[in-house]
Amino acid sequence: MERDAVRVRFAPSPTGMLHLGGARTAFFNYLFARYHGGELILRIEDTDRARSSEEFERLQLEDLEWLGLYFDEGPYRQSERGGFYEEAANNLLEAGLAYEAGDEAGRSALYFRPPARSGIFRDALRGGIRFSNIEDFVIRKSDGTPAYNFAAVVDDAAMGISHVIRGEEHLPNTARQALICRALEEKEPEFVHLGLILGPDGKKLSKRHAAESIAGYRREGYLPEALLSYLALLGWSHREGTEEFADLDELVREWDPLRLGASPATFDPDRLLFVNARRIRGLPLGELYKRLAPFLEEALPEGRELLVVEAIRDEMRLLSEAPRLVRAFTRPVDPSGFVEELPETSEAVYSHVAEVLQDREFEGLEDARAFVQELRAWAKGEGIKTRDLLHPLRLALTDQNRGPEMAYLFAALGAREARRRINRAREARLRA
RNA sequence: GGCCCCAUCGUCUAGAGGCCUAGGACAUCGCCCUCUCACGGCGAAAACCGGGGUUCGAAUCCCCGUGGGGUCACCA
Repeated sequence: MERDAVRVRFAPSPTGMLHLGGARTAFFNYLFARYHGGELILRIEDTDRARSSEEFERLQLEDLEWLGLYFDEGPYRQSERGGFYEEAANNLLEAGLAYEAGDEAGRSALYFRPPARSGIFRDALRGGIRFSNIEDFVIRKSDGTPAYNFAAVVDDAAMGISHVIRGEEHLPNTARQALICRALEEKEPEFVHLGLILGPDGKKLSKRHAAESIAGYRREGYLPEALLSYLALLGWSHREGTEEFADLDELVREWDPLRLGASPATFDPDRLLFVNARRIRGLPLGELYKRLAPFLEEALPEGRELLVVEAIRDEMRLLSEAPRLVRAFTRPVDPSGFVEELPETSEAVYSHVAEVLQDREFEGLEDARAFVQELRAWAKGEGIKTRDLLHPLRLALTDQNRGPEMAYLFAALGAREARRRINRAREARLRA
């Protein structure tokens, strides 16, 4: 292994779902590795037997994969690396820096006695950080498993980790880890503590905050690239002020560690939503349709799927909104709800449009637009206001007051179905 | 409370002593576009936490205060 190779790691513990904070840490480690042409290692910190589960590990890996983050090595599991900790513990024991002691409950654990209780370590974003009054602390629990601060240091050393990039909440741990590292006479990694991500309440983002898990965001219809584009700007800024990134590849090209910040950042759901909507609009139609597939509850009109997708694209902020937006094209219209409010001129509108639709078919959106233009010209000649032309048509075609541009309705529904809906509305109106 | 970190519009941030009358983006409000809701375009309102220094000059450097946060487990 080269001496100055950049090797970083993401070290989650499988005791819950992957959260925004964890995802950002994994993400920045990934970007850092790519930036330096180094390696990213995945290490599962599953020493807490009671709280860890393979299911959580599986789910977290799934989320990481969904985000598009991959690892060059691993996963390693601390539960399978007992030998490393044992050896390191023995070294400390022999050096007289560790001792066993029991507590009131009769449990016996191994404690570390730091040769110095104060000192200083370097954080890449903050400079030297002093610490003092570090007391003896447990490095091997009574059940034989290594304590976090110990296992992390032993593994970082064994894995040749050059940079430890993690959340700021670990700053107090770093003092202890630096002490162990020095006692073990290992090379100290460079520490990079990212500013915390705070919830809307100003407190560290945690399980308390709703919909904070990556899996949750996926279910709600966020795109992984939107999550990444948003997350990238939490604690980092682009040198030229770019605020939106198309995908992970672009981020890899544009990201640099020099512009990391140490200040905490408050998570803003509104902005994430905005970014997601932008990314949805930025997707090619075919790709969008593919991403929509798991969310759609019913088939789109055959042969006109992409037209429907294009029609709803601009007002979709989450993929999960698609089923609702698509309804106008897939469900039959019940005119009874709106016939009462139709203007007098509607009969003329309906009969005329039904007639000209008779032997018409739409070649595409532009053709439908031309058709709508013809209707406008006709209405003008009849002295019918544009609003009284298009609104009744919109109701007849979709049963809704709002929706996409009229031409989309004709193009996506097709002349035959459009005519059918218009005739239904017309009949309902005559009956009323 | 001890120790530690942080501090520019409500939010994310630009700003590395003069380019700052503090820039951009989200959100908010207004106008335009428009059959409608969106999208899009234009515009408005909105910040350097306070006090001391250093300097010819400070949002930028230092100190103190204040505020916010993190952490004080045989959890990671």
